[in-house]
Amino acid sequence: MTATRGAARDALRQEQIVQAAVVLLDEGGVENLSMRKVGGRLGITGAALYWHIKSRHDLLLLAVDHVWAQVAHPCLAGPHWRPALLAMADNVRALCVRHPWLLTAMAIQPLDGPAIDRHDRHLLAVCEKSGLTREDAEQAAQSILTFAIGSVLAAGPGPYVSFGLRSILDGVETRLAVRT
Amino acid sequence: MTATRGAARDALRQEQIVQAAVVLLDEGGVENLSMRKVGGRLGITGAALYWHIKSRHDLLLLAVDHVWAQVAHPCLAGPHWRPALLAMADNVRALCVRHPWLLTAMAIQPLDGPAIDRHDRHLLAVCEKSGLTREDAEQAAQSILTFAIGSVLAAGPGPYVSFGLRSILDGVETRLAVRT
DNA sequence: ACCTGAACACCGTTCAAGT
DNA sequence: ACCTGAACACCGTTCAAGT
Repeated sequence: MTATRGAARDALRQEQIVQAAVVLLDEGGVENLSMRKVGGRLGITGAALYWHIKSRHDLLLLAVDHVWAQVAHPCLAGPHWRPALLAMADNVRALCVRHPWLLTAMAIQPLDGPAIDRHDRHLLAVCEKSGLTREDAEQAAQSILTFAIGSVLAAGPGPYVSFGLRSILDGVETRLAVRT
Repeated sequence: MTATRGAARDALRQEQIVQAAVVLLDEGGVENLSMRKVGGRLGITGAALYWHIKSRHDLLLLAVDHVWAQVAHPCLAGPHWRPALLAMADNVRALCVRHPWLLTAMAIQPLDGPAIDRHDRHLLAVCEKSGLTREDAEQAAQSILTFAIGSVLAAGPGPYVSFGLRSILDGVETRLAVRT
């Protein structure tokens, strides 16, 4: 089947392009990402990229999902949901600090992509494991993600991170106490 | 004194420029802000702007502070700190929703400017009025701002906003209970 | 003091044309 | 299928020159 072989080759090429984009983004932020520079890193023209990728905007989204895939998912088996949630919040924070352009990209448009979906579902699963109802778990998961991302945007690390995060986790526990 | 009159005229011109920039930003986001377009709105060349403004990047920061000055500061006199904090968080949220490019600009570089400083100090004052120590008040203020901004970035409105925010305010109250 | 015009080194994107 | 080259309509910024 030359069709699938061709598609596979194209996917490979696309990943090379996305990797080159990530390098440029890490070096100089969103404004450093240009089609001609990405092409230059692969020995081709900037215009040639349009065979594999729809637009610069699309390439940026692909790069976001690519680095988001690197964030670790803590094991679901363990009995301690609270440290697991803290770890996930910290992993997101660390990712955003390592790739500051992530925030810029996320501010342009709401996040979307397979790796992000996977992470969202995992976070929700951990919240549900604590015993919360589905609705409460969704609110908790969103709150944790919101705070993790906001904490990178609004200011430096600082001790307030633990204050806000601890408060949210305490909120989860009071919610649990009410139900039982 | 022609010197001060000249400076005053220049400040006026600068405000016109910033206002034109805000219009363009509201219309089409950060990528719609170009020197030539701003100049066009005022009947001058794009290059002419450089007499009044240092760079496009600087103009963006000026625009951020300009809209930030519009957020209302709830009265400090009232006895209820909790609704005051909720109101401030909501005002910030509303501002970021009204000017979506604010998030993009804020993600590029940490906020700075007189209007933002004024807002930060007011938020801190409300937190201190609750009876928290200076250090705890700073953590609470940062947490509230973080959550307000993050909630716009991470997702739509949704009920989780009240969940996270309520948890943080509950955290303030438990902190107060411990001290007394 | 304040602005123009031209210039420089860039952009994203399209598209015919090559192989 | 995959890429080049040229082209188009844009950019930010500088700077001499005008008034």
